[in-house]
Amino acid sequence: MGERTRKITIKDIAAEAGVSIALVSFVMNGKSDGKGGYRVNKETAERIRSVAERLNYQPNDAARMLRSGKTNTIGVIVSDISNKFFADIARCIEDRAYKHKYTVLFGSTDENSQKLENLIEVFRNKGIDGLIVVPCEGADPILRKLADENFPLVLLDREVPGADLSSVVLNNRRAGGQVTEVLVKQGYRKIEMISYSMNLSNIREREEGYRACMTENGLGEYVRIHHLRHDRMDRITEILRDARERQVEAFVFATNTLALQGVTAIFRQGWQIPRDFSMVCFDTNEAFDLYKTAAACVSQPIERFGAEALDLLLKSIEHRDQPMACTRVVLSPEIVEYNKFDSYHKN
Amino acid sequence: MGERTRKITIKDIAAEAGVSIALVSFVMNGKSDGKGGYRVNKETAERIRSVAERLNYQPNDAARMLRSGKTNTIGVIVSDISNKFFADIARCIEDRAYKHKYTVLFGSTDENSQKLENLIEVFRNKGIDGLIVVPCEGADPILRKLADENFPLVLLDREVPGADLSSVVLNNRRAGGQVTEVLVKQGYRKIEMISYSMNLSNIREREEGYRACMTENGLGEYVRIHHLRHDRMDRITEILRDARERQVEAFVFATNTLALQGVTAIFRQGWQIPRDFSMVCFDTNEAFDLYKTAAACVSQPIERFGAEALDLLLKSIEHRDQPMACTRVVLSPEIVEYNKFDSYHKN
DNA sequence: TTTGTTTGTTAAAACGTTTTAATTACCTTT
DNA sequence: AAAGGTAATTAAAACGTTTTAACAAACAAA
Repeated sequence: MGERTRKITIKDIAAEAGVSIALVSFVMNGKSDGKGGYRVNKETAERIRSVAERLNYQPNDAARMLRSGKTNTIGVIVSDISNKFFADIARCIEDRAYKHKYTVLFGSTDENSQKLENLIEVFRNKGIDGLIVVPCEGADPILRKLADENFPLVLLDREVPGADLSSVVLNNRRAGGQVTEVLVKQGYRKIEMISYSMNLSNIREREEGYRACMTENGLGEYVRIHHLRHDRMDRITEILRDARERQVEAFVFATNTLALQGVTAIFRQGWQIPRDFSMVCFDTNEAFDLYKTAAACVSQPIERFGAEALDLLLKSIEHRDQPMACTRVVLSPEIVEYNKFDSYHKN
Repeated sequence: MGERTRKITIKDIAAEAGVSIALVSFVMNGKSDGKGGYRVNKETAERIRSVAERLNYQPNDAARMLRSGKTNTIGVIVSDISNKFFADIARCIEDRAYKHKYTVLFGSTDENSQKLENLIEVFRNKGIDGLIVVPCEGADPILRKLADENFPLVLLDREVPGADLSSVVLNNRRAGGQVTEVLVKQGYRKIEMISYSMNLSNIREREEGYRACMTENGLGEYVRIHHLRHDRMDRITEILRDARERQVEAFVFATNTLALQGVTAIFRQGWQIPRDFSMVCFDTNEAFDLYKTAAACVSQPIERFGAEALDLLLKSIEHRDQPMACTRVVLSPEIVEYNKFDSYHKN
């Protein structure tokens, strides 16, 4: 036991097959046929392939990277990888990347641009070929610099306004409108929004959607958006208490985290849903799914987020030399209305 | 725009500081002082350091790896990274690893040993220094081989019985017993368990705990464990229906996923909790937290899982030459009893 | 025969580090 | 003055690839 068996290298194969290492390299990279431009005798190629197979040759990625600069690794930086929404997307990207023989490096910014910068530095030292980023506040200059270097980059979930960057986002404006509309249709009028004070494109657009829907339905006078700092979530109780006094009927929560905080606070006060408040929110979670707490949720197309982002990135990596075309993919939200069907809970 | 600026190498620094590259290497690796055994003039070292700082030198990991074999990268393979429990642990590991200047590669097996094998191969080609694994069924031979090579390895959440491998696990037997006991204390007698048919150490021990608790409380006659295949979760409805006919009073769910499936099925039948059934389970989730669905949950010390596993792995990497000592860390569960306090829901 | 083309192959450089062994310069001690 | 020791430095090899440029052999065209 404990024998550390030396790894098989290209040299071993060359020796075994009685050819030069160059030939082995050509064959192993599939450059022997077609576009590569190298010409290798068919039989020789076959022999090399079989020897490699037999010895279970595994290329040394470090050497390959050092020489060619290509690592077949990409980075994915989100706000918090333990957040279900991002974890699900990450999983999709990982699976899809794997099929393309890419490995994925994950990182979380915690909405902190300094962390983002550090992560990018670390990842770049690792030699990643490209990057998928959920930009946090203050990410603009960091990402712009990256783009200026022509570094393959795709934004996810949020955008950096004014910068010419590829991105995959939800139609947040529409989603915000549609989900608000569910409440309006149910007859609620005094509907307010609970949102983040962070300046993020997706949040801002969700607010826009809410506002537009309210105005279109003649409820402009009730429009009110509460902005919470994410490090002062406790303030939500205060807001809710005040809202109840003002006879607010329903809430639109700008994110799932916010909704969860809100509902927890509501329950702590001894209030019930929808007896005392009604609500809609973004994304689903086990609690809302199971108990139909929310009147409706915005369901985001997770797999498409992952797939589109990865495909965009790979394309961008492939064409690193060209002047870089920016594609903007806008996905459509789906509204899941829980109250449409009879709830199995008697509230 | 678009200027790809060449990366600063050790050579540039050497030239700028007027020294050899070896000296730069010594200094950059902190081998210039203390245990490294190299001697570098203090002033020279300082000069090199300042030049490196000024030029913003970033070492090329590929080169470093190729030469030294060390990558400062570890792999973490779980069953499903989008599962909240694993996502949380992953996050802890990532954060902690980052502080030690390690990067983490994540992968999911989906409880498939073939995938595990593939992932390990890919990760090893990337040159990871060590591996943290949540072993799936059939992982034994794969992991044993790894251990035979003296490859730094730490098992997480589950163990491989009979193999001398380091691991960090919950005291699942105790947890299973304690959580069952909550139901017993509340007066339930006909308590059954819903579990997986997969042969995993943690599951088996949870069952053991349940069984022991029942027997100790003179309820041995009621012991019954239902085994579900995870690709046939739909069978749970059938089991529940049958259980209701047999007047089963409460369930112990062996995992959170199982509990979620179970409760969903229960609600679909129009039954309520705890009116028709009571239940306890492992781990928490938003639904159970918010609505106190479960009478109690086993709360696992997520951060300690991550921290202990990483520390064990790093230690093991550090002492790769030594014959490898196996440490087994067994963490204590915490039982969260929801019904202890007045629920704010009138059930 | 010479010249040119195609096909198959290879030697050797390069990538940016780490690390060994050698070298220099400067002190001590005899 | 010679010998030995220590401190500071460096040249050069090695890691395993990819890729360029050169070469040889075989054949075709002149």
